[in-house]
Amino acid sequence: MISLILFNVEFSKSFSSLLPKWYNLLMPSIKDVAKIAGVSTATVSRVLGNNAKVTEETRQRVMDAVEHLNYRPNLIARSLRVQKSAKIGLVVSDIRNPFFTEIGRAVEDAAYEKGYSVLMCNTDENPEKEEMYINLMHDENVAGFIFSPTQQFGAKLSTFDTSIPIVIIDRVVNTKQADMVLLDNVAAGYDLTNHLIENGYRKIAGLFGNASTTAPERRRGWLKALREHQLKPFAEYAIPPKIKQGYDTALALLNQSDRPDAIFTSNSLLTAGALQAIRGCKLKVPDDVALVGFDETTWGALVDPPISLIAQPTEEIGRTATELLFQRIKDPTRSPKTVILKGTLIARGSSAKR
Amino acid sequence: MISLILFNVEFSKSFSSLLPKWYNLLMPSIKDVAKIAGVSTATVSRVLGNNAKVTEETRQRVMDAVEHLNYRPNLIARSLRVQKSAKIGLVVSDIRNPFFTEIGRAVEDAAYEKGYSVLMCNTDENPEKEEMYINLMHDENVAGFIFSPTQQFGAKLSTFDTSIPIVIIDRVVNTKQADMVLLDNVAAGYDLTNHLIENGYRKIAGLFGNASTTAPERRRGWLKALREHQLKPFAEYAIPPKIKQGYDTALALLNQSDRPDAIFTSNSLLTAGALQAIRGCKLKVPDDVALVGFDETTWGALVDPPISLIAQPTEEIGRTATELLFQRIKDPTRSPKTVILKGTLIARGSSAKR
DNA sequence: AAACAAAATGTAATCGATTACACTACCGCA
DNA sequence: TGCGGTAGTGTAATCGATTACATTTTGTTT
Repeated sequence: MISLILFNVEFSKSFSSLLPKWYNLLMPSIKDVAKIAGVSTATVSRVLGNNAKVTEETRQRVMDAVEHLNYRPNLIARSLRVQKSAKIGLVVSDIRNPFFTEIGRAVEDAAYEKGYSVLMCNTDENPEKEEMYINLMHDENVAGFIFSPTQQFGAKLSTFDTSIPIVIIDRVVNTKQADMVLLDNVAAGYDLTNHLIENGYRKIAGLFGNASTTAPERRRGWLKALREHQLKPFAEYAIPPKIKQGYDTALALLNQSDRPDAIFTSNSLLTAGALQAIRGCKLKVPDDVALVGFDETTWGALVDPPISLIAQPTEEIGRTATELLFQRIKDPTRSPKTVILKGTLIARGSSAKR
Repeated sequence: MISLILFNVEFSKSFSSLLPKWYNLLMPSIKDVAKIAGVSTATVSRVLGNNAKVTEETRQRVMDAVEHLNYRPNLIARSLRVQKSAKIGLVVSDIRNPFFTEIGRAVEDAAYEKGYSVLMCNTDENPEKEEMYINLMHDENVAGFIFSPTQQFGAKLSTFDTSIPIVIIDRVVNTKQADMVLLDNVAAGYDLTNHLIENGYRKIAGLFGNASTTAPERRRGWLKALREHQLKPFAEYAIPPKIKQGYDTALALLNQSDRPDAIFTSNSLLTAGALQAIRGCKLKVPDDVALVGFDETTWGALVDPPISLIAQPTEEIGRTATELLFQRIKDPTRSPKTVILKGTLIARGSSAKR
């Protein structure tokens, strides 16, 4: 540290007084390295960019200088020059949704392995925020980003600039420009509903999110299974995918004189809300009402009875998305891929045979 | 879109063939705006930087050009010039820890309001990753960052470069360089333990994380309460703060011939693990063994019986940290503040009076 | 109308890297 | 010896903004 400060007197940089003086009284630049090593900045860059022809001897001199100065290349400057950065974006509705929490972590891990960092953005299913963040992705020169758009935004996504690689996750978007990683939601909804029916439930209500395309698809599977068994939907709601709304809606549902014998929820926040409501009504799961949903969470297996659900391979979704993104960053012309993964039915107590 | 493309023919930018051609065939620069508006780049900058003296008439001409070209200033270039960016970092151990999930969201919200974006980093309590990410904070020219360091790293933090504003959260660090936002952990541990004792529990085991400084402090409070009631710790473990370790340790604990009548856990991951173990042993909460912990989670209130815990004001912690950070960004010389917040005891079924 | 101050705008340096292009030095081969 | 080729290195333009300083325009006062 001390030696670094002493070195500063040699720095070529003029300390423009307009810059806050606390800022980088340190931070040697490539020029300083060049000076110390007795070479040109081009050579330093070549050594560090590991692409090029340099004598072993100069390489060593440069590396010594680098070490001596504790030099680190300025990513901003590099990014400005090459019009790219080692950053990817992750734009999702809410990182607190356990599904996205897991995705976020998987993406960060995969990015880390490639030396990339992750810009995290929560859109709250708000198209305005979505637009703002897409613009930010541009402005930050991200190499690409992973995006889970609302229905409304997805529709107009194709009218946006396509110069940045995008991978869409979780939700279908009608564009041929981007890769996608999706769950087979219709099948998942179908399987989950069939499971309920097989276990003797007949009056099945549905709580569906109204923001993404996943809910309608899961609903399609739900309807299909019901129809195949000559059952009618007992009731259904399209509501904001939040615990609060799940609670309110389920509460109203359960306070009717004619109650459903099972509640199908299209995501884990609604599941949590519904469970709160069931508890609030002092009803028993599954005797009074069964409950099923999506996404494995910390609590899904811990509540009593544990919740039956379709688990999504979150780790795999995150990884796949990141890998597709890197593929596309490498080769932006390769034709878009859609990867569809299968969910896993985890049957537990909340939907036990009646 | 079409008009934008047509405009490209006017761009002053020479399209260096070395850049991938798919990249920014669009993206007008400040020069293009200046040309269209018939002014110099300085004037454009002045209009957009809203700091300066410009005629209303020129302002309008520039704004028209901006709109016409769909111009957005290049943040990278700006960042290079002013040696700062509208980005802050968030460096925590694992975003999947519900505490940090909430913090992350609160920070992102607070940053968003100020027009900042958030770089998210997971360190996994790994000092090497921590160091790497601190360096990244430099390299990305973040305006500052919020950091929850491991014990080991916290110790040497003060030897690091102090040119970037830092706010430490959740964990104590022995430095006078940074602001901190902390919970009164000793009091929290004390209160939680007292609550157990008051409700009739005597053989209280402790499961503590071994990565951060919070666990030892909560343990201090635990010990203090025990001592005041002439109780001895029934057993205690310092383990990695993960569900798996919580499960394993609790399982071993419960399989002993002499079981504790209560388990005190120092964070929600350990709580979840312990609960799994209790379930695995087919024991009843709280009749066979009580369970208490930290951090309100989605599931804490949903399991049966619901978990008694100390809730941290996560929203407030995140907000306060971000605000302190912005204060320090504005005035890097102001002397560091430490904000200590109180947790709230939420007594529920898992520690009911016996 | 002249003189000067104040306001508006332009010119060009700068931030820190990358890289096309130019140049030198040296080698091998005719 | 002379010539072409190649490997190693340096020079300088460039990325897109900001801003000190220079210059021009405008307005005010006598």
